[in-house]
Amino acid sequence: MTTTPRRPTRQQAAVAELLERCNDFTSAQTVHARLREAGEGVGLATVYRALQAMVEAGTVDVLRTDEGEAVYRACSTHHHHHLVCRACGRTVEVEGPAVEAWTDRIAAEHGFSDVTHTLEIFGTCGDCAP
Amino acid sequence: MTTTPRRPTRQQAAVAELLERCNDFTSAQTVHARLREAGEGVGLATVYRALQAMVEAGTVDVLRTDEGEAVYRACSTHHHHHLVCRACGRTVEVEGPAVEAWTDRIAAEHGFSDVTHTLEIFGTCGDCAP
DNA sequence: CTCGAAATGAGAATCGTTGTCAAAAAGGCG
DNA sequence: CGCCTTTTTGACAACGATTCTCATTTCGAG
Repeated sequence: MTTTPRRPTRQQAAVAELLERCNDFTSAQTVHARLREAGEGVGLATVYRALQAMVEAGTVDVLRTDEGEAVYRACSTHHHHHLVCRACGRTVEVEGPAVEAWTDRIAAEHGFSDVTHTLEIFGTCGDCAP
Repeated sequence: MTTTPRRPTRQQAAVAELLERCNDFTSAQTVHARLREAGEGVGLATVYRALQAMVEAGTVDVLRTDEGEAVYRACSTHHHHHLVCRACGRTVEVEGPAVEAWTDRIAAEHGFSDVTHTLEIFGTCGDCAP
């Protein structure tokens, strides 16, 4: 991996800490707004840059909402998927070795190589259920 | 399901036909450009509206590229997933009853209900491999 | 054919995201 | 500690995809 390291700054730390504290997937815009409220002034462009860098470093996961907005979350670094409450946003990291194996097998059967996949599960969590 | 039916028009037919003929996931912008080239003048807004309607009707699948662009494809109506070549875009519909069961079980274990999921597999197909 | 409702198209508006560039801050060094 | 080079920052412009607006056109039931 040729991941060029970044020079540490107050702004990057602020973004990182906010993500650590907030366990839900959060948009760049929201991160920016929260930091502003907290008095931690950070430019919007800088928030985007910090998030990108963290994604490249593998310390943050990204996914896209149905509306196409990118949302970020501090995550463990090994391969995993997410179970997300569509009401409150609570997120659980889950693993599924069987699924990993299945995707690889299916891909191989069709002659595909260099396989990756995306898998997210959405539902209503116990606290939000009626 | 309260899917209000649409009034049939030349433009909608043109969009639908183009998607049928092209087996790959295609962006609204591309659909618009192709129709224009083919002399089938259709407004961009109309292309978006037609695609949305087809998605709601379940005759077209939509997913987001890494860049956040929505791409559409005419698909069978039953639940399935996609194996997509990241080089040429060739797409295969795949089914995985085991995966469906797994996602439901995992979600239930965590107290989640009303579960859905997204799963896409990416790889390099035989024709595009080195 | 006539009429009202629904669909279209051109362009403006919106929204998330990225690019620009001068000013500010970090690290190494004497 | 100051100096210098390099990187990062921030305000704002630019951008691309998508949606909205609204006058005009088309559909199809009567």
